[in-house]
Parts: sequence; structure tokens; C-alpha cells
Amino acid sequence: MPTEANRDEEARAATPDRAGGAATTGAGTAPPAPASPLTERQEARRRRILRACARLAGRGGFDAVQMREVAESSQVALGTLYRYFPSKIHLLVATMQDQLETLHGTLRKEPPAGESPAERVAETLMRAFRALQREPHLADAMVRALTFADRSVSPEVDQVSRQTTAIILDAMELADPTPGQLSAVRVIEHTWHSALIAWLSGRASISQVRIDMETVCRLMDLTAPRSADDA
Amino acid sequence: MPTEANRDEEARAATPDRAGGAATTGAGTAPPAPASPLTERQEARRRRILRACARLAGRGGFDAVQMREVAESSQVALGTLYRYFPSKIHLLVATMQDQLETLHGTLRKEPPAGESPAERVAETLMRAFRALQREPHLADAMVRALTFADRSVSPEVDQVSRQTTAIILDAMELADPTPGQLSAVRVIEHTWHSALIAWLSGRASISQVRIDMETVCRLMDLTAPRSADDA
DNA sequence: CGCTCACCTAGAACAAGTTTCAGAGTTGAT
DNA sequence: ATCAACTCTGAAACTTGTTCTAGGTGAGCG
Repeated sequence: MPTEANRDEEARAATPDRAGGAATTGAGTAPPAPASPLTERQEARRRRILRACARLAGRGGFDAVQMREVAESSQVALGTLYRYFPSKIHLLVATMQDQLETLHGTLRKEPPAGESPAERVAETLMRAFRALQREPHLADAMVRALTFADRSVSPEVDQVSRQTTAIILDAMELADPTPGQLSAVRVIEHTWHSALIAWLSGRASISQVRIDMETVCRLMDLTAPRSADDA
Repeated sequence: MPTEANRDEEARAATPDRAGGAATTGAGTAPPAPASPLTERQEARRRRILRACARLAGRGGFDAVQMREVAESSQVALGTLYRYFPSKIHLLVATMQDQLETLHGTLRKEPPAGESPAERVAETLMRAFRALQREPHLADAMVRALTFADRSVSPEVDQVSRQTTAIILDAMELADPTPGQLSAVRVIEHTWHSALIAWLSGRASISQVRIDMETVCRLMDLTAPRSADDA
């Protein structure tokens, strides 16, 4: 007895697996579809899955995200879930991408108000941090997935990294960063990432995280050697 | 048919599980033995296990460390392996502790030769990095375990963190760091850690890692506000 | 109308981490 | 010498991520 959500179906696009990783893994089973647009109904499925994942991660964290339960909760067969997200890690990283996009949108609407780039970046990161604090289990799940990801998830993890960079550069209000500044931004990202992990595993307090973030932002010399108004 | 390694046995200390985590987990099954000295024979078992773990991790990395195989390879029953290391993560983190101790010993014998603290720290970290490069699979396994560790492994992860701090402080040749410097050291650790992950997952090149390490060491202002010769 | 194709579903099957259990074996104490 | 306590062993069982198989359903098309 099927539930009641499988009345009519679509049949067009090849595979719902986006952003295929063609890195070192041979093109074994995954079709080389470069960008399948995803049917409306498929997009809806994808959303249901991501929402279920975030909900389950919200309580219990990483361990509470069980693939069978995600599948059931999003009214999708287990095989289908794996067709959309080839592993639990992929699923959680995609969830993080999703959340990051939301965050970036929010930040765009309410940009940080600090005077210097360093202040704005620190403020932005602490704001993001507070957002994560509101859902510590979810944060735990996403970050654990992110750091546990192996090479097969590189494209997605890279995407997350680019998104983070974009957020920081936005906060700096710097359209044309120098290589040195990009390196500084990477260091800030590293620090944020790692401080987050330390906090999530209970090895660092919030104030310690704040201090570390302020430290790295202040010392990273975010001001351009020459003021950048020639963009 | 027992193998041939279980002739005589010891029985004294409570549990070989060191550094019990009494954090939030209730004292369910683990006896509260604070520091069980481990019989000679138990110590030998522990070594065998760690060596087998490192060997398996050396090829194949994280996934190649399979608990059944570790047990078999170290001539120990599966249950015993779990008595010594309550999870695969614990086992790999302990392996990292072991390797770090070795590294620290080596570094003590051949300290870095740079002029400034920043140079010495960067040199030290790059040397450690090259050591990891020699066994990339092992490095992968240990670092993945470290970042994947949840709260139940906090004590052990903390120990690794302290060891790393000690190595950096040694390189700085600074016995009495200021709080600001400690924060800087934490940032450096965060960066090292995260850069390592990025390299291991193929998202950063070695030169990028070097640049990031030099960046963070240079900018972190490792020189004391006043020169520290009053220790 | 019936064919074909891609997608989906339900469920079994497999793999590896973890737990559990009964039975020895060892050691120190009485 | 016997006893009690503890550890180790060998093997099965359980859990959860992942894969596989068989069958069903809708859409375009001859």
C-alpha cells in the first residue's frame, strides 16, 4: 500500500544528482549529466529531503540523521534518497549549502555596521555563530559532515568554502582583494571553522571563540595596502 | 584453538581504558578508575594495537582501519580491543597522540633554527607537515578521526591540542606567554588544523598550505610586547 | 492501444562499527 | 589448594550506512 504521494510522475531529466564529482572517481554509474534542471516535482522532493534532514539534525545532531528515517520522513524511498544524495555526508553538506545561502541572504539585507573591515568581518562571523548557536545540534551535524567529507565530496565542500569566502568578502566590502588579502581571508575561514569545531565538541567556550575571531580579524590586516576605490 | 600468545595473564588493575571521560556521560559501565597503571602485558597489548592501527591506516587511510582487522592483526579479541579503545575514533586519536609524542621528541632534539619566533613556528609546522606528507594515508585517518570526534572523545582530543600547543610554544622559545599570545597560538593551531584538512581532501595545494602557515605566523605578532627574559 | 524509457517504491541484502554473552584462563588472597 | 575477581577469547547479534533487485507508474510515441 503506497502512501498517497505517488500519483503522477515526471520523466525527463537524467539524474537529480547535481554537481557531479568527476574528480578521481571514475564515471562508474553516475551519468555525466552536467546540469540537469530538475523537474518541479523533483525539486520538491529535494526540498522535502533537505527539510527532513535539517529537522532530524536539529534534534540529536549527526547521529540522529538516519538515512532510513530521512527517507521515510520525506516520503521518498531509500533508493531515491541515495539517488539525490549519494551519501549521508553529501546530504548534510548540501544542507549546509542550503543554510549558508539563507544566511547570506539575511546578511545582504542587514549588513554589518562596523567601522573597519576587521570589525565588520568579526561582527558577521559572530552573527553567523549566534545563528548556529540557536540550533547547536544542526550545527554539529553539518560541521561534522563538512570536516569528515573525503575527496568524493570535494566539489560540494568547495562550494561551501566559496560561499563562506563570498560572505566574508561582502563584509569587508572589498570587491577587488589582493592575493595577500585572499590568504588572510583563508586564514580567517580556517580559524572560524576550527573554532566552531572546538566549540561544538565542548573544548572551547563561546567567549573563547569570540576572542579568537576578534584576534584573527584584527591581526589579519584586512585593510588594503592602498584603499580600494578603483574597482 | 588459541593462537599462542595467551599463555599467562595478569589481573590487577581495573580497566585499560585510560583518561576516562567523565564529562556529561554518566558513569554507565566504565569503572571510575582514575589512572590505572596498566600491567606490562597490557601495555604490550596496547602497543600492538596502536602499531597495527598505524600500519593499517598507513595504507588505505581511515576506511582501511577496520576494527576486526585491527583486532586480528594485533592478536587481540574484538571485545578486548573495545575495552582498550572504546571506539574507532578513540583508537585513531590515541594513535595521533602517540605520533605527536614521537614528533615532539624529535623536535626537541633538533630545534628549528629561524631567527624570529614566527619563523621558527612556521618552520616547525612545515616540518611536521612534511612528516605527515610521508604517510598521507595515516595523516588522513588521524585528522579525520580528530575532527569527527564528538564529546565522548573530548579528553583525548584536548590532550592532542595541549601537545600541539606545547610544540608551538617550544618553537617560540617562550616560557611565559601572555594571554594574547596564547590566543595567537590558538589561531595558529586552528589554521594548521584546517589547512591540513583542506590539503588532505585535495582542496589546497602544499604551496597554499605553506603560504597560509607563513601568513598566519607572520601576522600573529608572536613577539612579546616586552621581550621575555624574566622567566 | 500498447511500447519503451526513465524514475520511483518496497524491501532484501551486504558491510563495518559496536555490543553482548558464555566460557576459559590468570592472579592474588585466604 | 581453593576461591573470588578480573580479564581475555571466540562468536553471534545488533545497528546503521549503502547497494541491489524486482516490480510499478506515468509520458511520449508509433
